[in-house]
Order: sequence, then structure tokens, then C-alpha cells
Amino acid sequence: MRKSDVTRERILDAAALVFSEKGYAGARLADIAAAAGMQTGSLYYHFPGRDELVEEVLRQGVARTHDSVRERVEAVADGASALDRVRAAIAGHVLAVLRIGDYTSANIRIFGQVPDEIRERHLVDQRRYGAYWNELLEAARAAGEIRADADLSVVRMLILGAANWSAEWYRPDGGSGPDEVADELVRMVCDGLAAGAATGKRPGAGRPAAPAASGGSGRGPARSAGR
Amino acid sequence: MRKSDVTRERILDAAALVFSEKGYAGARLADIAAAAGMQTGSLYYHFPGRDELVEEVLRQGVARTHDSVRERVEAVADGASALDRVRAAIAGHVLAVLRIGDYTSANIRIFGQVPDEIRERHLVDQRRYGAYWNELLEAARAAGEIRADADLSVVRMLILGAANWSAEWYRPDGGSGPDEVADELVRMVCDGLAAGAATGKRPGAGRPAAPAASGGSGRGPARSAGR
DNA sequence: GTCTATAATTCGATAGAC
DNA sequence: GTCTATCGAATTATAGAC
Repeated sequence: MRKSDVTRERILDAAALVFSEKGYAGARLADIAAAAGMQTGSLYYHFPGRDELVEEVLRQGVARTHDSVRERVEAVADGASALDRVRAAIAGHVLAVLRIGDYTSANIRIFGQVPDEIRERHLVDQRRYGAYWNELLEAARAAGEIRADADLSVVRMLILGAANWSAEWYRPDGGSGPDEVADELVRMVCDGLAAGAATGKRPGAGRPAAPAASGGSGRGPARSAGR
Repeated sequence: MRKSDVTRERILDAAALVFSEKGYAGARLADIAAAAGMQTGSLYYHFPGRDELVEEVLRQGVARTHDSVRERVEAVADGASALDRVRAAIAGHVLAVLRIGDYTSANIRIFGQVPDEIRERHLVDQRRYGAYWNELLEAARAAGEIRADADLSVVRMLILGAANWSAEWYRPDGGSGPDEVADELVRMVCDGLAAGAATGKRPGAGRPAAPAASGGSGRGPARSAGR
């Protein structure tokens, strides 16, 4: 990795933070530059302008999440069930989202605020990731491991919503770490909250395989409670 | 309702839309005024300025959701289980969030972008609503109807995240209506996705009681897919 | 690669007519 | 209650030194 790439990443990290905190239009390039340790004018050596900066933040947010999920899904043992792969995907998404929290928050908050052209291009990445999830869910249903009457498109968005939102409320100093949050979502989604339901998890369930990507950076001032 | 109150609501609806589409700083008062059918200067007759406008949008978003949930929970039959009240709350939250989609989106997207003072005041409302949910969940666990080892604070945020996010992807012209989305979340959260799990719903479960608040406004251009 | 300085634009808020 | 006109503040992007 060249030295200018390091600077580039430092700028992107700063941009993800400032864009999520101030919004697309409210983020002053002076703030981003300051967070990256330089003057406003210096940014233009690395990026043509605000739009290229924001587009790269959005793109990396989805790309890094997609990579993390794919990695964990592919690490699931060959003999495991299709639902186990869904469990791995859920955990992988939560862990990625918490690890790159600023990029996730930026995606959540400003996706709907960027110029149409940028949003259209970004939708391509999002759709590709969504299609990947659809395959996982449909495989599990085809194997008879998911209720036949579930609307999988809706289910997918509900799962991703719950997972994405964790970037907005998670605090690393709280009671639960990233692994616990991921596990809680896996269990709630697959087995339900009800006391009677499915304490008998399938083999290999609950804590999906794969490396403990954890790390959980967490970010910013305490923020939420109810919402 | 006085005539000036009607105008005020028209302005707030416009503000909710423009703030969610452009962000806190990116929303030009000229855009809000135009969407409300007036000139920029005229806004100042109804609101002191941008900050009061945004604060009222945030406040109403939470208040109207809280009201909708409380209403449906209180409409649950006295003999029903505590988990049935949780089911009613989930459905009530989803239906409210979809009905007032612009206010929900504004909350999601710009809560983290407004000046600290406004956010601090708004946190009071959010915490009150969160406390209400905690009571519902803890009652269900105390009744032995929710897994004893669930972390209810985490569970609450996961549920609300899934529900809130529906405002970002739901389109009224799609296959499922608001009631179906609400029902899908109720079933997933309480009974799980797994095929074996809890097809035997408790009496009164699934579709919680209460008026069919439905309505489902839906909003804006098609937006998402994966994310 | 990073800095300082500036030219051009844009927008919020107010004043005062109707 | 709503309009038009305007002042003042703030910020982007560029130019050119180091």
C-alpha cells in the first residue's frame, strides 16, 4: 500500500464520520480536512470534490459488508444446513456493520440525500448485495428450513434493518459486545423470542462458524434509547 | 382546528419530506416553503426558524408513533398474554412508521445531524418511548413467555430497527401492504423463521387486535433493494 | 503533497408593502 | 398572512507559493 493510499484512507474515514454526523450537504470540506489532519485545499489533491468523496464512502460501506458476509458464509461447514448459512450471514452483517460503523451510518443517513446520479450508481451495489441475500434465504426455504409462507423480500429487509440499525445505537462500553448483539439477532430471527419456541437449535447453530471478526469499534457520543 | 393550524401542518409535512430528502443542513427553507405552497419569507410567520421546524418534525415523529402503539396495546383483550401485547406493539409501531413515513425517515436520517441542544431535548421523548417498550418486554419475560436469557435492551433496539427501516424501503405499490409487513415482523420476532418453530400461535396472536390503522401512505421514488 | 488566499456563489433571516 | 427585496454570513473550488 502506497503512502498516498494511506492518506486516502485517512480522508475516507474522516469523510464517513463527518458525512454521517452532518449529512451530505452539511458536511463542510473544512471539517473533513480537519478530521484528516490537513487544510481544505489539500483535499483536492486526493479527490476531485465532495461528490467523489461521498460516493466512495457509500461504496465501501456496502462492499466491506458484503465481503464480510460472504467470507463467513463460505466458512460454514459443507454439511451444515442452508439455515446455518443464513445464521452466518446475519452474524457477518452485524459484525461488519459494527466494525465500520461510520460507513454504515453514512449509508443509512445520507443515501437518500445524495444527488440522484450518485444514488443510482450506488443502487447497483445494493441490489447485488440484496440478490446475494435472496439466494441464501430461498435456498433455506427450498430445503424446508424456513416457513413456506414467509415473504422473503420483506423478511430480508426486516433482518437488514435490524442489523443496520445496530450501528446507530451500539456502544462498545455497554453490556453486550458485537458478538452478543449478532447472536441475539440470529436467535431472534431464526428461533423467535417466545419461550416455548425452538430451544432445540440445529447442530452448528447459534454461533455460526468463521473467524471472530469482532473488534467492535463503536463510535461517537451516546446517542439513543428508544426511538 | 384553526386555519393557521392547517397551514402549520402543511408546513410540517413539507418540512418532514424535505429534511428527510436533503438532510438537516441541505434542506433549503425555499424548498420547504415551495413544497408548502408559499414563499420563503412567509415561513417566518409560522415558525421562528429552521431549528424550531426541525425539532417539531422530530417530536411529532416519535409522539405519533408512541400514541399509535399505546392505542393498539391498550386495545388488546384483558385476558390476553403479555406476549400478545408485545405483538400488538410491534404491529402498531410498523403501521405508524409507514403511515407517517416522512417523519420516520426524518428521524432516522437527521437525528444525528441536528444541533446538540435539539438532539438532547429529543432524546427525552425517545427515552420515554423506549421505557414503555421495556415495560412491555419485561412483563412478557416475567410471565415466562420470552426466553429468560434474552438481553431485552438489545432485543428492543433490534425490533425497533427492523420496524423503523421499513419506512425506508416500503413502497405502497409493492406486493405487501402495511398489514402484511407488520404481520411478518410479528411472526419473525416472536416465533422465528425456522420451519419447525411455533406454528402453534397463542390465541389472539398473529394479527393483534385493535383498529386496522393501516392506510399506508408510502413515499418518494423507488429507493432500495439490498443495503 | 500541503499550504494560504481569494473569487464567486448561495442561502438564511429581516424589513416593510399590501 | 403572504409577498418582494436585500443585507450579511458562510463555504466551495481554484490559483499559485513552498
